[in-house]
Amino acid sequence: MGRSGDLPRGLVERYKAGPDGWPDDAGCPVLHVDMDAFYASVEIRERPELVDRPVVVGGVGPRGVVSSANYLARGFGVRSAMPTSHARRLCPQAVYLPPTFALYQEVSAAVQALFREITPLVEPLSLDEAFLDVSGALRRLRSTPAGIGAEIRRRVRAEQGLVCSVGVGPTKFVAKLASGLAKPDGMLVVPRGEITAFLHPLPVSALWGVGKRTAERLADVGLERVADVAAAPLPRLRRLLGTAMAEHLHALALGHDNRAVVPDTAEKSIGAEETFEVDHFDRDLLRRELLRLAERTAATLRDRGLRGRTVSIKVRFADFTTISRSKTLPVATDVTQEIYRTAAQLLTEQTPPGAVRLIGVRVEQLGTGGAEQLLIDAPAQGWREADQAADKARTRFGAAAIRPAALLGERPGRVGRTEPRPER
DNA sequence: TCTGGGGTCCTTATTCGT
DNA sequence: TCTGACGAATAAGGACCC
Repeated sequence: MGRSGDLPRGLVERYKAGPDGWPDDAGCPVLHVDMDAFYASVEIRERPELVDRPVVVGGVGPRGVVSSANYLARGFGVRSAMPTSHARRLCPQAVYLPPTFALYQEVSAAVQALFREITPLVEPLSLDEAFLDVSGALRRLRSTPAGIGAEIRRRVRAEQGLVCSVGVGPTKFVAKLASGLAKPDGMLVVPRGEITAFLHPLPVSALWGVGKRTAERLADVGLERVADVAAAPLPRLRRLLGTAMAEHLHALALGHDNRAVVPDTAEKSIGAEETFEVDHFDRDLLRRELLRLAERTAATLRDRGLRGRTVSIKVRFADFTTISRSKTLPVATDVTQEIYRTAAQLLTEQTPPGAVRLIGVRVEQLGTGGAEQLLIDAPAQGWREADQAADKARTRFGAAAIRPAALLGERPGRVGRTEPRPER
């Protein structure tokens, strides 16, 4: 979705609290809570000496990109997804930090636990944002959606020392847009009766699913605002964008969005990928990297009690063209060796030669492993037991304790390597 | 400016069985 | 026996989101 920076700020005032309190939130059961500059804010919380400095979190290598920047850094034009090299030119005085995901996961879990004290209907979208359906909590808490939103903001600040913004609306889509426009450190309430008045002046990039390409296509035929998409005949949109996209965007533009807030959605794929600091031709090196990535992917699968049937690899060449190759196995697996063997075969037999900048492994068609598979799958059982023993050792002695012999040599340089955190 | 890593969803083409 | 229609599964690529 388009960044909130390009949305008309003047529209925002009427959805903020005025002298008479918040706008009418009677038909607004959905809250979208979004942490402000989450990774950067967590890092600053850990190191108070950074409070008055521009802080940028992201890949610190030559090919890294920005994941998060605090508002001081944004003042210099630094934005997320921007190459770190570009950010360094815009703001050389900023502190540049590699991400520490384990820490963000911890903080995220604490914030989500706070949400669940309010309602069990919490749908996390990522580490730093979530939808809440508070319709069932209003009576118990003797409050209103806006009241709950304000209370969440107060508690997140008091208990976690972090700032978040909240959107309150009749649908998920409206609530999400509202939180984006409320930033930083704000809250917006969009009444049910004002959905289209709120949506229609916005640029098409505000629609969920419209990125750079789709915005260009729409602009080519003169559709620039949400109102234009709402007014466009559906058959015309279908020809332009395909059936699913057209119907989805048209519905959103008209304010129709009946998607429920759904906690606990199952994962569909798990994978790992890495961009090298320099491009590599050497197939042996690429295979060793595949083994490392297969190891990580399989460990995640086992950690979550999942197995998958389809193994795919992704290869990005120096010119940024990206291919994927996949193979579906007869039986779902969580075994490192099986995933690696399949991935290596796809690389060897189906990938053209060339300079490679990124390689990745992913496992799809996930399910929880059933008992019947153990019978068909006896040879894999030995490998699985070896994996489980290695998982245990890693849990006790750290990730470096156990690794396949093939990985004991030099590691190729990679982007965004996480350095050890200094002792506190 | 030169493009990360984790994912989701959609479209199109091909293959296979009935 | 040959042919075609059709649906499901598989495979590849692309856009998008945070």
